[in-house]
Amino acid sequence: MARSKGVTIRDVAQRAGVSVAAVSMALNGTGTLSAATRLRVRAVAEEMDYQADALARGLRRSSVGAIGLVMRSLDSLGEYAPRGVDVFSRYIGAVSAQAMDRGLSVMLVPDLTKRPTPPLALSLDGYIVTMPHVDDPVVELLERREIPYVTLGRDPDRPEFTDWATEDEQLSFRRIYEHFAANGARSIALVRGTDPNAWNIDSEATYRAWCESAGITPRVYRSAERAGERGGESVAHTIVDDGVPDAILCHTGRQAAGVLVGLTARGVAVPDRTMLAAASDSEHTRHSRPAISAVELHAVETTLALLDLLQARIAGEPSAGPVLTTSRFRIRASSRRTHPSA
Amino acid sequence: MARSKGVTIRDVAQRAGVSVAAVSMALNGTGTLSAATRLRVRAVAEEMDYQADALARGLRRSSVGAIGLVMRSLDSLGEYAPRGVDVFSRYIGAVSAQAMDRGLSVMLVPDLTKRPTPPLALSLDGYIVTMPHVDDPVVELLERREIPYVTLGRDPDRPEFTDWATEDEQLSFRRIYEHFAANGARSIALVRGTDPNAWNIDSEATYRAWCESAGITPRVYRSAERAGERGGESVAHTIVDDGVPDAILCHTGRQAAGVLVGLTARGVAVPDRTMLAAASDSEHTRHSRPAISAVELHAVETTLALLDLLQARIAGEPSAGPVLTTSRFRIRASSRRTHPSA
DNA sequence: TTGAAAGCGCTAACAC
DNA sequence: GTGTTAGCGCTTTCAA
Repeated sequence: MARSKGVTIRDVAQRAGVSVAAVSMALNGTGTLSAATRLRVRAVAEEMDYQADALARGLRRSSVGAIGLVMRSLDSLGEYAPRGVDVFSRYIGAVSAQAMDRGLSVMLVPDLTKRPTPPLALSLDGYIVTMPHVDDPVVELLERREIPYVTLGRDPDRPEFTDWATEDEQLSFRRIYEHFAANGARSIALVRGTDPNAWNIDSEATYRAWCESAGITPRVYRSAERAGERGGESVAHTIVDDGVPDAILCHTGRQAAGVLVGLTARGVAVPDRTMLAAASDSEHTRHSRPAISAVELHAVETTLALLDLLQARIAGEPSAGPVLTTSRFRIRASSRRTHPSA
Repeated sequence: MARSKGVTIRDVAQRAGVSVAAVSMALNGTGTLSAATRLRVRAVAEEMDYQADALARGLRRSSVGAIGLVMRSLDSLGEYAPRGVDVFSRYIGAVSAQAMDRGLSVMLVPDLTKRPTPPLALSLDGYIVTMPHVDDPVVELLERREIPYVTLGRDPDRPEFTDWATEDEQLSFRRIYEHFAANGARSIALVRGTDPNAWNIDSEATYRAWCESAGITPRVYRSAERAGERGGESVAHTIVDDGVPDAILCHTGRQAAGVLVGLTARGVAVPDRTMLAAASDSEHTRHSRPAISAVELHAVETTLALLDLLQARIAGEPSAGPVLTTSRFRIRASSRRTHPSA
């Protein structure tokens, strides 16, 4: 409340014997000041440990040096600290760390459209929106308020929007199918999530295209992201009932871990009877028995790209996106066969 | 930049046919307005989708509805997204989620004392500082700027400071020692970290006290937090060289996992030859072979307490701290013996 | 090259 | 009850 607001620009001006305008110019490198005053003012500011008030500055410049991060997957998960799922939180860490390197702070913001709107949310310089939905209200809001944003994963509604980056999931998916095929798989099932984001939509399309080219009949199963391992487990039963395929690819590590449990319960051996893989790595894939092959996401690279895009966007520069980064498919026991062609 | 700043208080005032002051009062429930105008103004504001500018408001009220989270352990780890360590990130998630429920946004702020200071850092309403150090410059800065803060883990320098919460680690530690003792341990070694925070200081004290009361000679080893599993591994060799104790307690899950690797390399069987446990759970403890007994931290409870304390502190109310929450010691294979007294 | 002054959007005294 | 007004700390014309 009645907090000591620290050294203000007036204090510096007074001490340096110049006007506040001069101080502002000196510190921001703007205007036409003599090198002498500029230096003197800077010295005084330094000495007084002056720090410009971000709020006041923001009020004038309408830019505060902070960006927002809104994780749509978490919003729809309904839980912000899911156990064993370190993907999101590592992502938060990665974004914060990278942003800090650029002098940007990161604010984690929940669904912006839910009232009351988090204070400051509308005052941030820009946003990183992860995995936007179809008809995403958050995107719609940012668009309407003309707040710059970039997305992790393309916006499924706007093919013309190019400020996004992602790990090249479609490439990874194809690699996995090929890996399965090389190990003798003739039938492959896909377990996807239900969030209507590009990740789910595009990978199903990739899957169907691949099936078509390989002459395989597609088998697509759905399990809500928030159902986690349980969802995977129950899907496993359905899959077994439908007839065990040669291989199963799950979108998330949690789903895959659940599927593994379900398969095991039904006496289906992995990888001998059917192979298993996940399109995103997590604690679950790394530590299931057998360990589950999975795509290791490299949050850092993608984050760097996103920050570049966002900063360009904020600066009003033309978009250089989209950016696709490559991730690594790590083969583990769940899809490793001693006899390549069974 | 030239962003459409949205609906301002003047727009609302004009439309409602009142002064800006009236609008401010109506929306904030302050002053003496007739119920009629208050309602009318609110209706108009609602209709126009008016949202007060957080910066302008903050400039006047010096409070922005956002708090900072500064994680000293991460600062000293030198890495903001360590792999497999979900404690921190789950903590970030927990804080964000809880804070959001209270209408607070959370900004992850790196070491505040490093220049350049993150914008907004000094304008936040308060701070949660996790695991402050001895002579912690961040604490010192907050103190000097009179910014309210609470800490996760006590401030080792200020016994009189009571605005902190923590899981009752000392209780957990004693439980572990008793568990070891009940399984026949006569000698127990402690592997602690090197960060000079309360967690390290107090647990060593607890250990020594317990040893004294049990008539056991203390054996304390140190491994820097940032050395992770490698550090634990190398400590294991030292421990073996010094003579294998009946049980080993490590502070972190990473250390414990490393120690396990080291012990195994030296042919020391766990839990048969020596038992092992960790004072904080992580992916490493859950999935080592054998799985390592560990204290499961309940971030949510502690976070709730911290937010209560912080909000009281911000409101200028007296401190209700410190708050100790209890965590659960989960016994896993690394300390489970078939013959209780070996 | 510098200073004075307007004003960003809001809150809170103080008039009326 | 309600309106007028003076700032919060800063940036940025515009004069001097």
